[in-house]
Amino acid sequence: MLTNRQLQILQVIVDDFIKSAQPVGSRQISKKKEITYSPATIRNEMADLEELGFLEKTHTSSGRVPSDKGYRFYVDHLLNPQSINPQDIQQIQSIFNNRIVEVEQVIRKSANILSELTSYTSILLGPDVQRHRVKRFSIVPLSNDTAVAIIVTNNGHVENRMFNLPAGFTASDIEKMVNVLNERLIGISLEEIHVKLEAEVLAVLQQHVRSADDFIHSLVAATMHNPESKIFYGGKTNMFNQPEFHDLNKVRMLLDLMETTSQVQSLFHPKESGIHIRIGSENQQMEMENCSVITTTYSIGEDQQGAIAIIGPTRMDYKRVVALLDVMRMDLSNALTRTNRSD
Amino acid sequence: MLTNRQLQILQVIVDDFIKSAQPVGSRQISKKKEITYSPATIRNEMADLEELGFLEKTHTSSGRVPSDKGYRFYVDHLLNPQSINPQDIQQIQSIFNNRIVEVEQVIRKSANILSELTSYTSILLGPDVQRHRVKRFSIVPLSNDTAVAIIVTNNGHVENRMFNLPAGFTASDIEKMVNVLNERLIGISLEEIHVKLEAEVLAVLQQHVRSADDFIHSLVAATMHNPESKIFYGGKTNMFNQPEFHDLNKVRMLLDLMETTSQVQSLFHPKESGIHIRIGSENQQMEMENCSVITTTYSIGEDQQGAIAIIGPTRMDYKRVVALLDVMRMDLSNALTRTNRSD
DNA sequence: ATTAGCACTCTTCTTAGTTGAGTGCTAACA
DNA sequence: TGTTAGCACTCAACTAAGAAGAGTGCTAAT
Repeated sequence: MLTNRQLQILQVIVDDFIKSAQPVGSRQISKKKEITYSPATIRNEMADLEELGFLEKTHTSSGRVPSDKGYRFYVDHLLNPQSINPQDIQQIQSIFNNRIVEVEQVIRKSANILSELTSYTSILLGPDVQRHRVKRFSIVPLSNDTAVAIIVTNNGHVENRMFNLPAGFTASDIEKMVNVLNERLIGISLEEIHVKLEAEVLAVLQQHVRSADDFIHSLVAATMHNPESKIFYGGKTNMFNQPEFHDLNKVRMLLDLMETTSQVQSLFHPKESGIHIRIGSENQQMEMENCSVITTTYSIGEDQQGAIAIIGPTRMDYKRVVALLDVMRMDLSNALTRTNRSD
Repeated sequence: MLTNRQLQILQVIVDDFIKSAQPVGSRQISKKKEITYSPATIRNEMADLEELGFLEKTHTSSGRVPSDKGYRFYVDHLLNPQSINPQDIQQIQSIFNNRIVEVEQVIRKSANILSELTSYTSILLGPDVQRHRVKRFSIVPLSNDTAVAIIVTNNGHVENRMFNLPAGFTASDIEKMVNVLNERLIGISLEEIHVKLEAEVLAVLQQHVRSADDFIHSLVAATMHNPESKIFYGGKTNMFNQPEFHDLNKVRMLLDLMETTSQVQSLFHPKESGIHIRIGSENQQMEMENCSVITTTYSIGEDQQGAIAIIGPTRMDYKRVVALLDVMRMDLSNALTRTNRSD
């Protein structure tokens, strides 16, 4: 168990290092007004804190730097909540000023503002399209053998995919198809569609239309690889500002990681509510060993959910980011649930 | 007018510098087997070439480096066409192996392969959606006051936009609307839609439905800012490989530029056919003063056009990139015109 | 329990010297 | 007259040595 003095010193070191990015020395600490001990005392305490794994040295005679464990402790126990600047709040709310109908626009804007306010990189996950429900299904033929299938969901999202028509398929065949499909698919979530198609719908259609087999298979193939949640980025190059990323290789690896959808998606799991912080080596990806990721979720409509991630150096301004995310998630949720009530 | 010997020396210098990225000295040149003159002679010629503006020195006693003007001359007069490696051709053609219906997939793949083969950054512009023609127009109501408008084009592209319904608008109102709109809009290109809407369609509708005004205005607002051609990137971080981009600031500016849609679009103007090369300071953007851009176009269907750009350092392997783009544009055009015949 | 004092460590910055690749110019040569 | 060998000179890049400064750990005094 840490003594009060150790807590205080740890806090000062982390706070200071977050600001300055320079190893913190005993003399520097003792000059703070809330500190009443001499440098020598502080050195002793620091030696203890280092032994406990909360601090590290960059070389034998340098000042101290928080370890991942140190940040973890700081985040868990020393993070007295910060209130944010009214100007910043106003800037966040400016996203919602003009009455907007497009969810996508709002999220895009949010990503930009978040990266601007934090000076880190933000990633926003749009609603999980998989869980939208079919509102209307339609098919538009383009030529003799191709057509485009369109699914409108209850939230106004539109999915479309081209597919091949079986030979000799007529316009009236298509019409019959669409009618049956609409009867059977409305209200079904997108992730269930191809199951439903292959099981139930196929049987029904086979009685009405020839080549139903081919048609359905073609359709299933087209809807097979499911739409993923859209990803929006803000401030992709903000990390260039951070001294810890003055190394081209690190930056490159991070940027490449952000181009890889699967990697980005994996930043968000598990998608629980509340604010989650992963620090340095707590991340699975080794490209992220110098990064911290703060994630949270927001709601879209009644049952949809999106997610937010802020990526910065482990020397991140946790206080501020957590506070900002708190405001952002509330405002976003409110705005998107208000404008986007479904049915 | 340059002498033959000067031409030869200029060519050797550019070729060598493209390979090595190191200033080329007279001794080094004289060792090439195609060169029969002594270093001293070469030095004299180089001094002349420098005076003419084709070469530069990085410092008083360094070897020579091609200037932008030097590259320009090289590109215009010394670029004997190169044939590319069968393996590379095969890799390009692998894009089209599996029978694909989705244009977008093909383009995305092409971007990746191009960046891989060149080790530069590739940008591909999808078809100019503006010039697609309306195949079907439909409206799906979502709630009492919102609906989504959907336009399917002759190429199977789908545009959709949410918009507000006037108060008290009924399902049968919408049906009437859609009928009229389909009568009037089919065959119109997307860029003409809102003109057509406001002029012709509005007049017709006012006779049939109340609140037609509000409706049309809402619709116009939604379709107002026109869809831009989709942009696909390949190898965004490839420039990290080039020694000229070992400077964080340059890389950052370039990456930021590539996030700005308008800037990227402007790389492609004027969108003429053939292969165009812009070298260093020939680019408008000053972020690109160390870059060269090679652009070309490809066709999609009968009357659609897309564009390709390769961005690299001015010390780019022009020969190879030009050759690759030649193959790529042909193959892409063929593939997309074959699979995508409209109507 | 705290702190002043001190020897020691390590980074960072500066300075000076060395090496090597390259140049321009002059004079000799074919 | 065009070509080339020779030579003095320049500059970047590397190395080594020294000084400054911030910081530490330890010991002994308070």
